[in-house]
Amino acid sequence: MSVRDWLPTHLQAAGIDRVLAPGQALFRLGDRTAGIYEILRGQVHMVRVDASGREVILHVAAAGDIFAEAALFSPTYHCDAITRTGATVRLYPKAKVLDEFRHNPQAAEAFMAVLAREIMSLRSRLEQRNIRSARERVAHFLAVNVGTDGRTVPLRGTLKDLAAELGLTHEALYRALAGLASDGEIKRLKNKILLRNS
Amino acid sequence: MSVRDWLPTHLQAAGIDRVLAPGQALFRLGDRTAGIYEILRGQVHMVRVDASGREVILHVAAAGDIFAEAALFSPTYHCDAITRTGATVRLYPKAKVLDEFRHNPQAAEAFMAVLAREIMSLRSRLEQRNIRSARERVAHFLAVNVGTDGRTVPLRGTLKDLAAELGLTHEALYRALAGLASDGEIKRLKNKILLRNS
DNA sequence: CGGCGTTTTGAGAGAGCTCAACATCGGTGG
DNA sequence: CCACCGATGTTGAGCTCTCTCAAAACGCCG
Repeated sequence: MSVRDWLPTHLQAAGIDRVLAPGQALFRLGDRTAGIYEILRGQVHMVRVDASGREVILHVAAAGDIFAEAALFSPTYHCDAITRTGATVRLYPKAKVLDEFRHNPQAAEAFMAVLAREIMSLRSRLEQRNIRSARERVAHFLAVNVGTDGRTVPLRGTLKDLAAELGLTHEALYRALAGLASDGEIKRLKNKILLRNS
Repeated sequence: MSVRDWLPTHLQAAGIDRVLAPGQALFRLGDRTAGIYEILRGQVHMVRVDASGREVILHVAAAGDIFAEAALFSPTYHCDAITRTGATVRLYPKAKVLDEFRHNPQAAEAFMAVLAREIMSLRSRLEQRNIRSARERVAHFLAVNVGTDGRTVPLRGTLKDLAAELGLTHEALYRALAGLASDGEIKRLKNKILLRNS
């Protein structure tokens, strides 16, 4: 779900791009909130530093993601946002976004819908992590992400990316896929997986 | 964050209670959406049945939770909601809620804030699950849930409940806590944990 | 006191992680 | 066209850590 699908056009135009060098902070805990961000390139880590000085990762946002939504409803940020890889982000200023929502109920509703869907997706991924077995976890992913035809699961990135999303090492994912395939439960094609359990 | 904290009073009054027997379905995939639900008692499982007939758990909502938020923005439900234990739920009718949001931007904003905070919390819990080590995972939980004083972590339910939330067996959690305590990193008190890393 | 659920500790096994080696694919440049 | 290179994909072997099963101590409440 891209910003282009739900954010009103003139708000999209209000986006302010910013290029971050590796290691640079986008914002720090306690900073006044500027708005919500879209990542165009790279990764941004949301981290909090605990009492003993260690970094606690709250979230890693990647290209295409929206993050810091809660900043709209808080005067200050509650964590640091740092990029290790370097990144390009686009800021949608808080005042303009909130003003739009206040005067355009349709826009507000569209945003609520995006948030609600994100929650659904996150809850499902969290439930997935309750499954220990690599094979069963992969099966859960396939069942949840199957297309409307009930048989094909599109694969977006690399298998290594998928392994990270599933919370598995890439080796474990390869073995699980190989096992499912050799048992005839799936068929692997380029950029998609075909379910064979009828 | 209870419904009482953000839902307008007259909408709270519009809530319709419903008692579900064990095994009873609240709604099924494809049903017309009625609204959002609050759980007063028991648990409700959101499940999807895959092509081979197995149930795929998408989420387990417990007492106090709000669920099916996305129903507000969809004509039909996208999964089944079933209770195994029996449950009491309260329905806030879709039409009334949406109508309120359209005419009361403050209410809409409050709902967006609730959704945004839920997303933050879910992302953080998901990141937590990326940590393999029981001890480190517990440390992550403590760091994220530390109070404003930076030293005490309140414990809501039993340790068994906490173990489930952390995705650990209760034995693993006990051992991790015992290890942290014996190393002087934490001090265990009744219903709270004191961090000692200065 | 007796019963039940939580908390705690012990021992063993299994599954995924780690480390390692190799194959494969796509792009680059000579 | 082919050699090279890096990243992805794949398979193997051993190890560690959590899970599982088991048993006992503890606290709470009727």
